[in-house]
Amino acid sequence: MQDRRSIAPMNSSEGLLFLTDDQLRKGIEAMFFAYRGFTADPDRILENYAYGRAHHRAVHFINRSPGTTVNNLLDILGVTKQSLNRVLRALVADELVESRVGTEDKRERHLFLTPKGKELEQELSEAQRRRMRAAFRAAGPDAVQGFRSVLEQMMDPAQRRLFEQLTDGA
Amino acid sequence: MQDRRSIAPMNSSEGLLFLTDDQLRKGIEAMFFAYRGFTADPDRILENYAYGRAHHRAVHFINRSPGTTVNNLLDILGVTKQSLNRVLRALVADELVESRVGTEDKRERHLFLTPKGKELEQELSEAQRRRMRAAFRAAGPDAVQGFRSVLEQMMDPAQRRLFEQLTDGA
DNA sequence: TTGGAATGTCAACAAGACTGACATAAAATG
DNA sequence: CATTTTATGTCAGTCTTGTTGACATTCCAA
Repeated sequence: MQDRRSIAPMNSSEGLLFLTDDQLRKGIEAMFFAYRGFTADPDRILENYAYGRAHHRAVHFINRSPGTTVNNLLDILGVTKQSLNRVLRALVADELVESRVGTEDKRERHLFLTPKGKELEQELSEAQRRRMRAAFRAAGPDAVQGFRSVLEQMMDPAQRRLFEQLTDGA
Repeated sequence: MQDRRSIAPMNSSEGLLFLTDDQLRKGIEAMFFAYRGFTADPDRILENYAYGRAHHRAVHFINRSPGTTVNNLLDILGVTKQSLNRVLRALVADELVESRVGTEDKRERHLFLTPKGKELEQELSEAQRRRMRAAFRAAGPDAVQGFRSVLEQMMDPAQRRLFEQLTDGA
């Protein structure tokens, strides 16, 4: 049909070498090690507050979508409501998060960061952004584009929709 | 000094737009959602065996470096030896891993996968590769290059050395 | 109005991190 | 050569953060 070289180069020479098991394994191990770096800085900060990664995630996404409901947050975080509840209870008790009963539907709780909560969120996300910024800068804009593209393809479709909603919405 | 356009484009127009806080946040959230996808398939399989992610990691890296010592594995996994020990004990008891006392240094234990262990490793890594392959294929070779590049920059230097050793050595 | 669905809370349990105490083997030091 | 120190790995107990189960409250639909 075609003989343009965009289709021609075959499996053997160079065309699909990036899909070999060896390359895939490298990608897998890169994800493993990089994720450790990704969480390292916030983890260190959280130790000072006796909080964990779960608290970080809650604070992050409440900050992203102020007034979100518990149920909403559950979809994003992918944990059980009981698990999230323990985390929220601590954050509310420590006055980092405010939980307001819904006016429309009184079963719902709407979540907001207090000034104190925003402060912690800033400290955590700034540390995480610093590392991401250094990585982006060192790799360059094209690499960042590819990075984002592969990550999006790796998500479950439902997760991906949530991810896109987040970045569209706000 | 220079007036080549590779240096010229400035902050405002298009030069460093990929380093805005908004782009960094997107990268952070992409890592979060993608890592969930990354672990989803193995997690599902592991449920059938009453194992967890910790067992998967151990099996993966023992397969990568047969005969490695416990201490070696600790560096790679970044957990305490006590934590790893619990996992290894289960794997040895179930005859997925063989632990041989060192001949040179009898304090060391050298770790190997049994045939049964290799079988599980194959099942897990194949599932994980399948997803990675689909993501790589959809994103294309240039994106994969960028993906790998950003992930490497995100690692702690010590972790990065281990990562590179792994892919060089074997 | 009454029964079911949705939302969130409380309690108990499991996996997998952690620290501390210890046994054994090797290495260093007197 | 004896003894102390260091390295490797194991056992026990605790904490964080997941899980399931039972339940109260609110809303909605029959």
